[in-house]
Amino acid sequence: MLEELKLNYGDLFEEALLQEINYVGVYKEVSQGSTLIQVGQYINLMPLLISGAIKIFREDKEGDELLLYFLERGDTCTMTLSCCLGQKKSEIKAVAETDAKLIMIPIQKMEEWTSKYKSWRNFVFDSYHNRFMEILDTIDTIAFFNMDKRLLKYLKDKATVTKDKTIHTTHQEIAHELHTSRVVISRLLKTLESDNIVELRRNRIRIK
Amino acid sequence: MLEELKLNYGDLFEEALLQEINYVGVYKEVSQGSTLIQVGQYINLMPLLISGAIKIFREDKEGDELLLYFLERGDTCTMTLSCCLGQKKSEIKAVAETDAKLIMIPIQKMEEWTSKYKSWRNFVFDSYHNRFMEILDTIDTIAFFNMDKRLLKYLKDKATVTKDKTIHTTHQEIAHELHTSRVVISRLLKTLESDNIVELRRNRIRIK
DNA sequence: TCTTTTGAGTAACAATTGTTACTGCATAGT
DNA sequence: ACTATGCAGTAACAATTGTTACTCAAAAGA
Repeated sequence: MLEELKLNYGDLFEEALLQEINYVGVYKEVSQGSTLIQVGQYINLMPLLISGAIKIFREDKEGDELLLYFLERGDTCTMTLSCCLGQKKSEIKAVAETDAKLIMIPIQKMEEWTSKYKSWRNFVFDSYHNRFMEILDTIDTIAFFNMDKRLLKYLKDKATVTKDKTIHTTHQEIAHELHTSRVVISRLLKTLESDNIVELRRNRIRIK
Repeated sequence: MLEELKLNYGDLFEEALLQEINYVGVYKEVSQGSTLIQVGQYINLMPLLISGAIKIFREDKEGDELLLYFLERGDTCTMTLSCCLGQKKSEIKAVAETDAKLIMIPIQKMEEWTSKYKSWRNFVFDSYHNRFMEILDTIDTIAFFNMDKRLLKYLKDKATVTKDKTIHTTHQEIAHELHTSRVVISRLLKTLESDNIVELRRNRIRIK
């Protein structure tokens, strides 16, 4: 685990902290599609992402969903941070977008490291900042873009995090993640296809 | 200033920290409508809100706006926090919704206090958490509600922060803050009036 | 292979939101 | 009092998004 840790967080954390993470952290692999955090759940482990991608959703009582953003290598889940510290319930849902490797850290260490390591403090604050920026970007997209542009952004983001220009998913799932209906997505995808921007197959969308 | 400080932050911060804030903080009064932070601006002072309300906007290059949330007594601006620490530009605009009193703190102290005072650390993390919750709430509203409900929520929120059931503003301004057009707001307000939920006068909306 | 299930294409229509254009009225300024 | 300005009401229409219903084809299961 130490090598993976150094590879991904080596220039972020000081040596002593890396050793501590290596000592208390638990290595974990999750497979694509598995749910890491549910809305309403209490959290006592904080994840450091080593590889793969995690998607973060907002979900309301009626089961309506909305994709907020993706986490990638070197990221951590800010919601987890603030949940940990405040002993609050999660307000978001986290699902593995791809197979992923994580290091899980007990929340007790968080507080301790925050006063002990400057690099940890910076990491936590940077994470908050980055997540804040991501969520502002999401708000921009929802508030200022129409569905056609939102869809295109979604496809591009997805291609980026999966490192694959071909997206393997259904129209229904896209509709759910963008909180609209399947028919709307099919319609807009058809337009994108006739504009020669994508290529459509069953369960597959290729971005040109 | 010390009394105001103790009144609003007394049970949050330890005595020594209160003294430090009192020593380095600058008391400031701003009047309704004045802009505190512009998009793209660098920030070197962090505000603690003593009284009044501040509204926080997202703004894009075309001048499109969107109200994100209000800050009230006991709040601080998280964007400022992360800007300060990262020496980054502001991504939001802050405008005084009412006359307000603030204590401005030089950013150099932030880092120092974060390692020195547990209460400060908790305050900062709580602020991040609260702002995160607010912005998630905003996302819910934009993503899951139609304009009629968004408008109603806007009116209620505004009534809450100004402590006045009568809202003094124009349809044009509401439209701008919700990122829609004046005609749409006028239309929806008329519906709310005929449903006996509000009472309309020029420059004035009373919630029943 | 045959059947069932699931994904996608499409049309037709409804609802919501955006746009333009025009009106009258209240208020501020002279 | 008179005028200019800005605010609000309204109609008519366009564009976008949501909904229902149906069809066909691909994949999965038996």
